[in-house]
Amino acid sequence: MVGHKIRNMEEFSAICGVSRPTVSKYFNEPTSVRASTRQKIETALKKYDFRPNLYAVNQNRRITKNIGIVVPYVADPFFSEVARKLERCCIEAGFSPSTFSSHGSPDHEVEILEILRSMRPAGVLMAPIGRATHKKKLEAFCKEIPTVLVDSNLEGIGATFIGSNNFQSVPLMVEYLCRTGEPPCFFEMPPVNPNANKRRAAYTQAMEELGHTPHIIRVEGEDWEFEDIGYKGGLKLLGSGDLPSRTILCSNDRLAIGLMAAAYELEIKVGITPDCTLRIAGHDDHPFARYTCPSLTTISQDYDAITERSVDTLVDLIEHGRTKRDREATLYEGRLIMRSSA
Amino acid sequence: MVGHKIRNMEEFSAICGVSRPTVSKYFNEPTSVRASTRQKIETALKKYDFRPNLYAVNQNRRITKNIGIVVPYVADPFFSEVARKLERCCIEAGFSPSTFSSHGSPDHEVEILEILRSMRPAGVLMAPIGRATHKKKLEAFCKEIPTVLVDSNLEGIGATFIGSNNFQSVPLMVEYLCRTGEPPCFFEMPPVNPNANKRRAAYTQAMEELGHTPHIIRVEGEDWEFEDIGYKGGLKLLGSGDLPSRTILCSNDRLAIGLMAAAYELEIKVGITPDCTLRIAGHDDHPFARYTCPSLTTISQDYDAITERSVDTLVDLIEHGRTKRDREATLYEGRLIMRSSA
DNA sequence: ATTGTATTTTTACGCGCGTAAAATTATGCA
DNA sequence: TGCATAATTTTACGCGCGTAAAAATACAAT
Repeated sequence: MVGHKIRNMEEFSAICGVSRPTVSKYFNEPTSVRASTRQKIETALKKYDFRPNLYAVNQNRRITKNIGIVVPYVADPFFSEVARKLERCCIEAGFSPSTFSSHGSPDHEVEILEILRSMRPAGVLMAPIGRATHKKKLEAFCKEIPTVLVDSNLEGIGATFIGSNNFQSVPLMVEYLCRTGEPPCFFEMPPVNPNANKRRAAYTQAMEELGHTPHIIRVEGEDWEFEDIGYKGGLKLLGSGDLPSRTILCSNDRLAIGLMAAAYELEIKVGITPDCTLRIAGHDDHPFARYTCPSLTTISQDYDAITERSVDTLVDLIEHGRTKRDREATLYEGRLIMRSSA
Repeated sequence: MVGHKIRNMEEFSAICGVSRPTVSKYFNEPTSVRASTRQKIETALKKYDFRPNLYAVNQNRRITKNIGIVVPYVADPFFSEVARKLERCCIEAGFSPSTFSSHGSPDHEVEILEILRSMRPAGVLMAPIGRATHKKKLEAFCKEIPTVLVDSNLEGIGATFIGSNNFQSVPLMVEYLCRTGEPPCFFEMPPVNPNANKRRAAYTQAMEELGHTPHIIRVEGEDWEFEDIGYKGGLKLLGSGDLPSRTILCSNDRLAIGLMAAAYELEIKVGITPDCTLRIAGHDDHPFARYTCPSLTTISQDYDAITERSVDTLVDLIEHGRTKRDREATLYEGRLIMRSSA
């Protein structure tokens, strides 16, 4: 790392003693140049640390090596975890990820699509906001750039979808709750995305199959402040006295966290020990679910499988064009995580 | 939005009926072209939605309009919130933010610096990992690219630093806790960054000034899994019986969340009501601090002031060169948030 | 109408690199 | 050693745009 700054590849190639296009080849694929040539370049590289100009590279390549990652709300630890894993997979596959958060705003989501378009990414991994997503614009975007939808499925949009099988995970939880106590009612998040509706439907179906009457509790609220929605809805529900069941299944963990805060404030003891009068279960295995009081019984989504498969599928799409199984969603099963709350 | 796709600015300018450089001027500053010319361009823009090639633009501009944002751990809601606010401020200032998370890994942090270098950003907003940060490399980076440090100060590195004044916020909490009950002991996070040490020092100083003996409890753990560290350390501490005080001040909220989970498991009731035997306080006003059981008394950092000032300072640095007040840190005061835990 | 000045537009060039095609060098085999 | 063929390197060109300098135009004052 000595000597003066290298201005460009021309200058660097002169130092190496090879032609510029050869250096260019090296940076695209080091093994594509002769071993002796590679040696020269790498020796010079140790001494001068040169990196090709990112913009010049991307301007001239047919397609860039960028992958866009979009999550609906990065302040939600579930999605920050998903984003982190997606990023790592992209890097391992030799791509440069750029992560964006829609911050729960459909307008901002559209802006991100515009930014992405100007980035000309090789492909995009998209966890859409859901119901409020501007579907026309997303659809147009997906026609232009290979896009894999993650977590939240929008029928017919994107090359394919990869997520969790709510119709497996929710019944798993329902069965467990029914087996170990009073059949649950369902505390439902605002239907911001298709998962909300699928989980409700899965709950209803599972309850009926077990011969129980389903009870849905719909909470008010429009945005992504699920803890707040769960908390306020919980205060109202638990305070009213007309609770259909002493077991509550929440459609996600963040809602459950809010609900538990409400129960605590109303001095209702939550858990499975004999002194408890309420059981609460969640869905997603939120990173903090382990640290709620009591710790939250929930469903763990298969983060690793989902993220790895998403990237694999997208890379396949990028490198070999249309995937064989067009728009055939891949769904992974959830695992029951038994803790103390239910 | 009709007609065929526009390939480049040349083609677009032909449609507008003006020369390409004029269109270029327009995109850099719409008001810099004659009103009648602007009209022509904007009419065409409505019809054909053309956007200049991002890479060609950035290759040729003296400096780009990009701002890099680096946070140590985006899965930490505190930082995802900071990142979100920083992003918004950058956009408002007319720049394009790119956000990266070091994921708690110093090596990854260095990789991000490399990526940033190749992005040639106009400036960088950096919340470093802290103690483990590769300081030599960061220092070299800051010499090359205008960089403002945020949240965690590394003496002498970067153009300036903007964060919270721990020597105001911690004494504020200590004073409150002493006034309303038993003087607190200090449950300390692993010293991953300078804030950890400053908060400890501020605690000791405040206790001594009030005539109390400080008690530091150092918890084991190296990484950013603060909840886990707080939980495990809490189980050990609370189980041992030799607690120096029934009031515990944690050096951050995530640690407090873990500690509260441990207390709950050991059936120790936390809070300020008469039936409680332990008080716990945090620091940062973590987005979920409102929803712990009981809700967490803590210090709220002035997110808005910190993020706005950071971006203002950086933009000033970018546009007018060296700032007047070189390396003079700007510290904002914290607010006491009284809830139920202490 | 004429001239001078300020503003806007156009001409002309180069940024740093990818890449096809041409030229060169290395390798295998008789 | 000589020749065919494969592998590698070099030549030559263009990508889409920013920008300085030159040319053209608008505008104001005589």
